Order: sequence, then C-alpha cells, then structure tokens
Amino acid sequence: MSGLAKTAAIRVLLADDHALVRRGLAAIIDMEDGTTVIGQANDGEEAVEMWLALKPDVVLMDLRMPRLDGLEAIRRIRATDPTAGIIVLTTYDHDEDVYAGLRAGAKAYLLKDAQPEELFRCIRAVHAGEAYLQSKIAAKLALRVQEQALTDREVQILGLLAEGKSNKGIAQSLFITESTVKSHLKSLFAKLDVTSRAEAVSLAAKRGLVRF
Amino acid sequence: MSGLAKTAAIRVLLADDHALVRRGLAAIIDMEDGTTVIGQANDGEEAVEMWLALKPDVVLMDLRMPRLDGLEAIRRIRATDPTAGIIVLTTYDHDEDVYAGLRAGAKAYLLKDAQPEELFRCIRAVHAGEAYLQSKIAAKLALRVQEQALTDREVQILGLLAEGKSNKGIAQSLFITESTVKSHLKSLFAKLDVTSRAEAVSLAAKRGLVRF
DNA sequence: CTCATCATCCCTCTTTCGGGTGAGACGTGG
DNA sequence: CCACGTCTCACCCGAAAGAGGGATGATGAG
Repeated sequence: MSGLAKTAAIRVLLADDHALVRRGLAAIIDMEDGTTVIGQANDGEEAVEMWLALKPDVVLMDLRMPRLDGLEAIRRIRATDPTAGIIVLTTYDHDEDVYAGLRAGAKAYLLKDAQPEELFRCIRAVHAGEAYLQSKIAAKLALRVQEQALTDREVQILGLLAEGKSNKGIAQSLFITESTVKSHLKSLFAKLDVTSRAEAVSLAAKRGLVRF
Repeated sequence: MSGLAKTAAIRVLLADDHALVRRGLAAIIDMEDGTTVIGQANDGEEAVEMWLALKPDVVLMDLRMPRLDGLEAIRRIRATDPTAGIIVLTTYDHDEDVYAGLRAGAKAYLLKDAQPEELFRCIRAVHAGEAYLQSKIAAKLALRVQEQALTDREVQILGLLAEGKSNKGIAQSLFITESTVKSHLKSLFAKLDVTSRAEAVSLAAKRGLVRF
C-alpha cells in the first residue's frame, strides 16, 4: 500500500480447492510485509494456467485438488521452469504424499498446522532459492529412507486390494494369472511388513499409499 | 473499529489445530462486517475452556484435534448450554463425521471448500438459532438414513479388523470365541455391503468409520 | 558380462475365510 | 409377557488365501 517499494514484495500464487482456507491464507499473506498474493487457483489446471500467465515468485500448492492434482500440476510447472519455487502446503503428513511432493519437484513441504511465522520463513527461503523442510517432515523422510520402495506393479495391486478385490479379481483386472498376483502380494506383504490383506489396506490408508 | 455499534457484532470462537487455517479464518471473519473473532483455541480442551470464559455467540469447530477431539468438545459445551451455537467446520465429508458431529449437537456442518459467503450465511443462521446444512452434506445425510447403524461391538471389531487382526486375534483381544467373531463379521459385512475383510477396511477408511 | 530386479508362471501345503444353519441368554420396549 | 435385536456360541463345508518351494525371460546398471 505504501509508496515505498524498498524491495519488491514476493509475489505468491495460491492453489487450494478449499475456498475458505485459500481466502484466509491470502488475507494473512497480504497482511504480512513483503509478501503479496497475485493469484488464487481453485484446482491444478488453474494453477498451471495462472503460473504461466503470472510467473509468480512462489507457489503455495495443495496436493489434493479436483481436475488435476497438485503433484501433476507441480510436474507441469517444473517442466516449463525447473527453478520454479513451489511449496506444498497441505493437511496431510502421509509419508507417501511428502515423498511424492518432493520428488515431483517441490522445494518445500509445509503442513497447515504450521505457525504463520513458519510459513513466511518458508516463503522467503524458497524465494531465495533454498529448500525448506519442517523438522516433523524431515524426520518422516529419514525413516522413509530405510524402507524399500514399492514397484509400480505392487502399488497397482495394492490399490485393487484396497478395493476389496480377490486375487482372482485382481488377476482379471490386470490381465495376469492368479499365481502372479500372489507372487506380487508376497513381496508386497514383505515390504510393508504385514501378514494379511486387511492389514495391508490399513497400512496403505495410514501412509497415504492409495486414495480412498 | 467504527464507533457505531448498530448491532453488536457476532462474537465467534475458533477451534482448529491448524494454526495457518485458523489465523486465516480469523482474518476473513474479522474483515467481514458484523462478525468478530474473540478467541482462538488450538485443541478441544482449549475450546471448552475458552467457551466457558468467553461465552461466544458462535463456535467454529474442527473435528480432528489433539488432546480432546471436536466431538467431545461439542458434547461438553452442550452439556453446559444446550443452546450453544456450534458449527463444525472441517475438511472431511466422511459420512460418519457428519453424522457424529450433528448428533453431538452441532447446529451446522460446513466443509472448508465452502465459499466465504456461505460461511457468513451459516454463522448468521446459527446465531439466529437456526440450523444450517450445505446441500452436499444434506445429500449425504439422506443417503445415510437408509443404512443400518453398526452396533458398538461391530465398530469395535471393525477397528481390530483394520489393524489386520485375524479372527483368532480379534477373538483373543475381545475375550470371545472365534465363532462369535465370525458371527459379528457376518452382520458387519452385510451392513457394509462388502464381501471381504479388505473391502471392509477400505470402506471404513472411506467413511471415516475408524481412525487410522 | 554379470548381477540384481522385475514380472511372469507353476506346484504343494495348511490355515483362514465366508456362507449356511441353528440356538441359548439377555435386555428393551411394546 | 412377548417380540425383537444383540451378543454369544457351535458345527460343517468349500473356496480362498498365505507360506513354502522353484523356475523362466527381460531389463538395466555396474
């Protein structure tokens, strides 16, 4: 508002399908000195479009959004500009989400239970080209390292498992034999350290391995 | 801010453990004419304490909070004042949450993807002693009616099922025989309209029947 | 080239699961 | 008191699942 443009304010793009949250965030970011919201996207598609049109300094992106989810939006933005400053700002600290978000090219991962001060610190860090991780998140990542990654096939099968499909059903869905399904389940169970399907589904829910 | 107190502003108490969201909401509510935030609670315990101390006109309450969850907080507030105007404001539209929230005594259930205008309409309605339901929510409730409620025992067993326990394991946990467990599972499956444990767990996750 | 990994397949064996049926004990509400 | 629903238990049976074992080709990294 003041005529003094000491340093140009950091231009922020918000992408969150929760209108209330988005508008609230916009309010506090605009109130903060040195940051200003230049656009608000309601879903992933809009986020990408607005990024292209506005070229913001920083993007605050939720992961779960209709039409195009946050992960894919991040990938598309990064495809255009690999240096884009993207912060994932979400409710969930599901291991898988954190991991996928950072892998997709986000520079930071922040939970919505963070203090506003932490958000601003994060925005400034990312704008300065640095990465930023909440300690809570960093701890999760550390644990994550020693776990074995699931193969694509295994993730796929886990998804069908979570739909309550039998081995036969899974086999039919994937056009493979039941024995192969069992074989995959064997390694899946080993990696997840579970002994039953129900437990596998439960763990998948906990970790955000599948969408319900 | 103005000296004119045409009608006293509606005094709102916020209860949400997501600091960012809470502060953002506070900002937009304070900006709106006729509503003002008089307190912010970080969890259920605080919400009850602050309610007793401040006697707000309306409470905006998240359900998932540490220490004391929203449901219990609602119950305690209602125990003191059955006419308390409580709005559940949350991310999830899990059937079970909606149902439980309203049963606990909330006057309204609003999702965080609502438009700010809808929030204000809701606050005013609840302040006027009316109930308020998003159409999205009302639709869910309608569907919910025709479903059979799970018994306490069934919910309990579903919880153990979601931990991946075998029938024997469940039996041991509950000090009953395996046949009894099977018997409960039978009715559980029938009520949930599923045919396998994995599917039951999956559905429980979708509906928010169990906490993961 | 070799080794590891993945995806595919096959076999056997034992346990578990889910369906069917039936039945006694208990409590609540009509 | 009776009907209803819940919780408890039992037995049977066939299908499915999970734990073993071993085997093949394809791929890709070192």
